[in-house]
Amino acid sequence: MPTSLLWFRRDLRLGDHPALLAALDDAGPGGDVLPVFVLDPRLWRPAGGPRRQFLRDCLADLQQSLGGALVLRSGEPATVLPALVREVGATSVHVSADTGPYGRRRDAAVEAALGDVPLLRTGSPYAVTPGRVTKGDGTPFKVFSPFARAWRAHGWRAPAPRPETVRWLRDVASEDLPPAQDLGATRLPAAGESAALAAWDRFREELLPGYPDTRDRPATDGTSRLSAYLKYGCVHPRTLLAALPDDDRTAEAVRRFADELAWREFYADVLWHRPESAREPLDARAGAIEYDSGPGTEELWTAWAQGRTGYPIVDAGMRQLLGEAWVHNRVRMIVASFLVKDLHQDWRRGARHFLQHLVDGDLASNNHGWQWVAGTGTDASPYYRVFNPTRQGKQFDPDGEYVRRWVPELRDVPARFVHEPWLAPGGPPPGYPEPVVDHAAEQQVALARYEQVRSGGTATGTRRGSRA
DNA sequence: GTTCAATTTCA
DNA sequence: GAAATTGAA
Repeated sequence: MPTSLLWFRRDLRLGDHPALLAALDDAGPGGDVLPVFVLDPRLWRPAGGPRRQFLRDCLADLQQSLGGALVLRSGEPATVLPALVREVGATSVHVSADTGPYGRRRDAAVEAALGDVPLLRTGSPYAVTPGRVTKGDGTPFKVFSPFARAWRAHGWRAPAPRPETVRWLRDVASEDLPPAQDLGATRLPAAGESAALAAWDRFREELLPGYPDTRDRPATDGTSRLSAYLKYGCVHPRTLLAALPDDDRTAEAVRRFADELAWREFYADVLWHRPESAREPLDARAGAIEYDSGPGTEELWTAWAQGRTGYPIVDAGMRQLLGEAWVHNRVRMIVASFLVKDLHQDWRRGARHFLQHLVDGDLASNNHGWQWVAGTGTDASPYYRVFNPTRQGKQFDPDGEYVRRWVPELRDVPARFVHEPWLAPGGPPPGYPEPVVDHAAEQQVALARYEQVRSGGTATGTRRGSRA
């Protein structure tokens, strides 16, 4: 009786799961499928509490969907999987392709360690597998808009049907779920496939029509909040694209939402072509910009990380990160810009911090988003793009509702001062700091340093403004 | 809404 | 040669 092994990774669902169908097909009518998840210390350790907890909850949900058949094993996949294959006499191992740098190396090692038992990759976490969309000459896109056009033109398959019945191989020894994480007051969304589909239905029916207007409003619940589900594959983006409405009324909203999925696919494509870009600047010349490291740097980092910079929208965002393990994307750009362009600190440290605290932390989207802000990435005009935290606050949180929610010290500050409380009569309210730096001055420093690397000159001591 | 500003990408 | 480009002022 043939047994095929289905190794779950970033595809913790049963619907629209091509690798599951391939495993079923491979096992044949009388065969069994053994579902397994390997707790890889290389991924578990750096994930951070929120993602560990969310993954744990996703595994618990999957375990329930599988009626208890899911086998958990911890250790090095290249050791654990061949052992499990021998244990149950499996004839194949099925996966959804992982296109990230670590996943590619790991899967190659597993493939080698499996010997004659094939590792079969079917599908990926993307509507269009990274590397498939290229320019006419076969080279990868470096700019989002042309990529998105080609991505749409390429199109994607219809969702894979959810299998009606699966003969899961049972009674194989499994470890317990990983330990629950102590997250303090941080609240996470419900995990798993059914929670993902419920969130998607609610977004599509209630929020999507207003998406063009509300998507950039951090005080409003106007985004899909599907990022953590997409990260762990509780839902496939193709499922979302296939369920988008097709009518004139929502056409613009649909386009904007599909664009957000396209950004995710674009960054995965960039990472596929340039695996080193997860850690190193895509643009080496811009990456040579001078970052601060001397006295005072750590104090400014801490002020940023704890949400005590004196810039309300920045502080609200950093406190939302600690409070919800999620931050509105508009605010992610603002706080990232502040760390890089106002505090002149290395984007890589900010990206690492995000990955440790975000429940949706995804290497490609997170690190390339940071590179976009830092001017080392795929932004077509990065040189004069410095976010003004006051201006952004006024534009996207005009009533100060968002900053008041996360920074209670600002609750009684009048709306006209809520994004610049240092201008209020008597200064900032009790317990809220003066700005740690002067934005206008630091913007000039950032532009001057950019000018140095742009012209190929050596970075020689452009000092930070005098407020620090 | 217009201008800024300029290198790189794309067709 | 046109386009890019989630900004600032």
